[in-house]
Amino acid sequence: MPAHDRPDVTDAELGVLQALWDDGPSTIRQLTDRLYPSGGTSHYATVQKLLERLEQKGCVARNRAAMTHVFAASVSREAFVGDRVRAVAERLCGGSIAPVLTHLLKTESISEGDRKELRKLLNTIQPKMP
Amino acid sequence: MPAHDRPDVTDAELGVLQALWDDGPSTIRQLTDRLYPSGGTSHYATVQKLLERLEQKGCVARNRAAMTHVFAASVSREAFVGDRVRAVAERLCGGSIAPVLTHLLKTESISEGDRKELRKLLNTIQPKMP
DNA sequence: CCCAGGGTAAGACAAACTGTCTGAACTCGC
DNA sequence: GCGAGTTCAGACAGTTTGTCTTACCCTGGG
Repeated sequence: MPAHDRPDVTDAELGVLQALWDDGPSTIRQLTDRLYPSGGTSHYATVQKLLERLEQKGCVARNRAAMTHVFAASVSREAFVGDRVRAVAERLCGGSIAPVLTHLLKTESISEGDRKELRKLLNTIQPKMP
Repeated sequence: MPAHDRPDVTDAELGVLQALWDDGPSTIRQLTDRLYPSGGTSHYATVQKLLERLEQKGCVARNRAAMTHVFAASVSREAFVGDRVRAVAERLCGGSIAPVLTHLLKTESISEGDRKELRKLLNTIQPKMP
């Protein structure tokens, strides 16, 4: 299953994506006002270019119906973070992420509630991969 | 604990790091022979430059005792992967990695043995952070 | 009608990054 | 002292990244 052919995004692109996650579908104008308050025409163009690149990367969908296009994130925050973490694990240790999980559990402090949740997930039967 | 001030590494740098992880401390010559078999003087210089950058990034330690320096990874594979995953989670969702763990557990298939290990880790009392 | 204000599209641009490569100086054993 | 092997310093082209400019296209109000 081709899950993570979605490339990484740059810092500025991430800013736009975060804004879309927070505010929902928006126009360039709305995004510009949020990301560059008191920003001029050039910042508007910057956001425009960032959205164009995000669209090519498959992270943003553009609705061309109206004259003024409306942009929306085409991937949820959680899925994106998950894919990105998986990509890092893939690149660095060849896909076996169990050691990574172990390391994270050892070094991160996790609340009791979250631990409970994780325990529950671990106890569910894992669907077999073909 | 200033854990993750270690920056990311590029693809070529990662190749060198992997070689160091696999083979242990090595000289430039050994690394060049491994990474660029039948490589000439220029590849030697390439490895040299990559090691220099890795040293600056704090990923590689150089032993200058002998005339021919010996290089070693200054971070274990597991710690590096962990730090990198943590950095990604930090950048993308502000440090709370529990949702990431949840997502990974949900979407990745993990062997029963590994699940057992993770369960055990989850059951140990978490040391309180100051 | 026309034209001003907002929108899109296309691309130029400098700065930084990446991988590669060149040249000079330096050290050792013979 | 020579030559092979090493370190050091930096040049270099190709790509990426964030910014910005320009030209063009709609649409609504006078």
